[in-house]
Amino acid sequence: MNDNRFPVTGRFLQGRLRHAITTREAQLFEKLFDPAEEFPDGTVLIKRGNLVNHSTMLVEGFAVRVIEDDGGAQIVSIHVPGDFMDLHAFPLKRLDHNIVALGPARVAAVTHDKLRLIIDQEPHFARVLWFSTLLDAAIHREWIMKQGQLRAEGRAAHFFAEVWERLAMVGLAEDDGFFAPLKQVDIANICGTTAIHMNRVLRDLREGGVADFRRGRMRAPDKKRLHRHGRFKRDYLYGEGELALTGDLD
Amino acid sequence: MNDNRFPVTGRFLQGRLRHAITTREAQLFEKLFDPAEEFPDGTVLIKRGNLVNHSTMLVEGFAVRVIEDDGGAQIVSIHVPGDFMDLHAFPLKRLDHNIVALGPARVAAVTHDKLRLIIDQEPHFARVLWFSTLLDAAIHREWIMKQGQLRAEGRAAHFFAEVWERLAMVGLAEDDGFFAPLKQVDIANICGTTAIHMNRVLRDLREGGVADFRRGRMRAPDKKRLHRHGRFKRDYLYGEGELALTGDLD
DNA sequence: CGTTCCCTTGAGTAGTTTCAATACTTGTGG
DNA sequence: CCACAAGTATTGAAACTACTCAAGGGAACG
Repeated sequence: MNDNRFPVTGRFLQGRLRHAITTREAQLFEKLFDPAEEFPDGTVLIKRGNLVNHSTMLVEGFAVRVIEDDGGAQIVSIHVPGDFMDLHAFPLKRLDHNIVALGPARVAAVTHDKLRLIIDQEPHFARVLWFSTLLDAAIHREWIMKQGQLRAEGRAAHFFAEVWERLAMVGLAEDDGFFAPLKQVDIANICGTTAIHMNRVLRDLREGGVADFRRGRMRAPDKKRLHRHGRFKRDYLYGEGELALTGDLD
Repeated sequence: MNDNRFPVTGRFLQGRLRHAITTREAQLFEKLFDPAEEFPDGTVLIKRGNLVNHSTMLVEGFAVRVIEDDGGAQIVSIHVPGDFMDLHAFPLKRLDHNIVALGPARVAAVTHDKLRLIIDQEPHFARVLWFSTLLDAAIHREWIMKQGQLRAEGRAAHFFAEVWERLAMVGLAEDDGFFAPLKQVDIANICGTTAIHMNRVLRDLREGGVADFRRGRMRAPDKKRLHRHGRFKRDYLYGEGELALTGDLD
């Protein structure tokens, strides 16, 4: 699915919906999108509370969802290429959070008018899109689990394991790790600790031979060990394993 | 909407979808459900990983979603009457978590076959249901925010504020608080701390005049103060405020 | 009226934050 | 090519928050 017939939606189809979509649906879908545009690091792609009439596919790069608060900003999720980042704006109309580019990001928009067409005419594909927004919710739940059950070290390991796995699902992982334009502050924020503490935690992970994170590059010599450290089991990503989609969504 | 024409779905329609639904849609919807059944405390209503062909409305009582893990169980969300608890099982087919009755709970089931009928024939109502599952995701995000930004005392305050507000949306709150069959252990789990620490935190909240929680009954003399303590702003519940649905979903 | 479940308290330890200061990296202009 | 600035990463020490182990108290139920 990731050939040049699907420059915008290729990774989305590859990563999340391998077995669930027909070629006809995929072609209809690809045609809906405007050409991709590039935005620099830190661009607020979607602003909380704004009435939106389109949704955006992350084609290249990374983005985070951020809830602003008196006490600062909290990253509540991260997006990798192939994520239909704010599809949930289609039913919700206004988002409860900002979406911010993490490093330079290429995104492609589709208007809700066009989405409505395919959704009303292709009930099966509509279900696929719904599924995709619920996968985000499943990831949210896992993050809540991670925050409740693990301490800083485990949280960082879990986060690395998740991003690595999600990048692998869209063909962007390396054998021994991955790159993402994350700073220690970001990881600290995501794990609910301070940057200073995260710095020490990352040192421990490095010295313990679990994960070596340095300026955006994460390398882990032993994936199983990383998973054990973060109690990571990939099932909740619905890609493979116990919860995987088998055959058709209907 | 909460009259006796809608014994099963009344609170769902009242709480989450006030302005978004026609009477005709509501009547169609109500008719799909089997009669409600009661289950005792602790019943696992939906089991992780099982292929499910129905979804359930929480008519009376409470329930929690729980992710089991080597290290124990983590509550990742709570449900109040009127929550279409596992509607997300319709697109997902298998859930990544258990749903467990918290106290005695009355629930009504609807098969996915029947749901598919109304969804394929009533695109507007389909959107309403989609919306409803995304509201859960918004609540998940707020929980992630709460875990990342607040310490135990704020987390407890935020949790109380949220449950109070959600109960108010379905007409089940009291003027100065609410009742839910929660134990201190549950609140501790939800807030990601130990029961012992939560016990001390609850004492502090009580002595500080913020919230008096005792055996399932939460009373707060000053709602604003509780909200400030938990940095709670109800917008993310999409009921009223900045993000509220205005008029039609389309 | 005792049993069970739930809540409460104390003391010691581990994990995390805060404040303050120091290095390293990267990009820019001289 | 070097100097400088800005951003990012690192370290130390003290204070605080939360956890663990261990024991005692209170309410509710049969």
